[in-house]
Amino acid sequence: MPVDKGVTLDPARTREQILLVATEVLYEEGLDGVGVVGLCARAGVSKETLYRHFGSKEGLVRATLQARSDRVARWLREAAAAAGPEPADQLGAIFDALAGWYAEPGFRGCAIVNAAVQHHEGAARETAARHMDRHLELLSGIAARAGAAEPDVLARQILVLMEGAAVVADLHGVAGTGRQAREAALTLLRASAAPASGG
Amino acid sequence: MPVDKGVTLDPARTREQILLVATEVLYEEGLDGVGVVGLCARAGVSKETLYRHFGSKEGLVRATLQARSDRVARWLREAAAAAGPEPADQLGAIFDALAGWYAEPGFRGCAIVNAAVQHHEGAARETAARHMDRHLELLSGIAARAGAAEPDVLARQILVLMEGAAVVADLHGVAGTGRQAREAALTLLRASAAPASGG
DNA sequence: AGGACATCGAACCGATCGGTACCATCGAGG
DNA sequence: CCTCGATGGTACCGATCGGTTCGATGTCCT
Repeated sequence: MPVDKGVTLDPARTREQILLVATEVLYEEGLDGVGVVGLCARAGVSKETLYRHFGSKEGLVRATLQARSDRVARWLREAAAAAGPEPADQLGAIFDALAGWYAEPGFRGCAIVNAAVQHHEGAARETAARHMDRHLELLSGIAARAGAAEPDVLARQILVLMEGAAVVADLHGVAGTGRQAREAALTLLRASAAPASGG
Repeated sequence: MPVDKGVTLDPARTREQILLVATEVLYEEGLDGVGVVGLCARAGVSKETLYRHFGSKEGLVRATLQARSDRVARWLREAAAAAGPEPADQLGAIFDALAGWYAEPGFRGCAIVNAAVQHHEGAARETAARHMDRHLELLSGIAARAGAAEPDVLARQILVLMEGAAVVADLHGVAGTGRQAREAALTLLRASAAPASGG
């Protein structure tokens, strides 16, 4: 039956539902691991509805990645802000949040990086680059407030730790990865303020 | 024509040729970015030949990943060995080698990690985990010789830097990534020998 | 009341997928 | 010389892919 009796017709809500399901399924199964038919089935909508809202599978992928980037960036920003004024505390809070994410059942690495790796061409790589820019903005602020000699360099090193930790936690077991990355980040932060010690 | 005139029939060499081409093409285009027909065309063989040698596309993927893991592990081991007896020099040499790789045209991140991310199920993830085990073996030896309090923890932190650097160099631009990761690794190495410096 | 909009379900499209079968043709080894 | 294994080329298979279209049916807004 085309439209169930009693349902409230709400295009915006339909769109959100598709986006919600697609975010989950595309992450679990991979961009090429599920077809449009499967997506529609999981979302409980018809193909025509999906295409009316997103134009193409690529458009849907783009929308999910953009939404996820926004969500993750806000999440880390708030985690840092909630940790008080100390740069080291903020950095620790970021990696605590990440470590909690790694330990979640169903963690499969960073969805945005995964998407970019799966589709070499297309919007995913652009989204991933901008996503890392956002991380760098947050991290270089912390690095600068910590008195790092080169805040941008330190931020980039910590970004490497963040992305690497996600990969290692996903593919080599989560045990300790988040905590170890956290300690490494804090070590780099300390060393940046007081450079040459030995050697 | 079934068999070109003048070619020397050599199954082992045919297999090597397929493996060589597949290693390159699967890395460039992604596991799902090229079909068996395309692989055969690039390798200059027929489908029957490919299937006789590898049984399935999955079997070909497995063979390419295994060969690549062997090659990379040997490459890094030799880079470290060629750097002399000093642990810090060996670690620096590893990251120098990696930095050179990142800068190569056509660098697209670690092929083994990429494969594991693209196919959540299957042999790729197992191969990736064993690949990281090999890295850890090399790194923890260096860490132990450097006098690290916890060599395995330090090795894992450096592994995180290695994997993260590949991701960042691939998706966020290669400029400086290798060098920054190298400095971060050396900083961690120094800090591990002389832990508490500031609070 | 009535028209615009939203939706489902299904049929349909051409293309491509991984994989198999068959055959003509060649080199290699007895 | 003559068989046998390796190979290229081609056709073929069923399944699935992303995407389009159409009609029936319902809600929503005027």
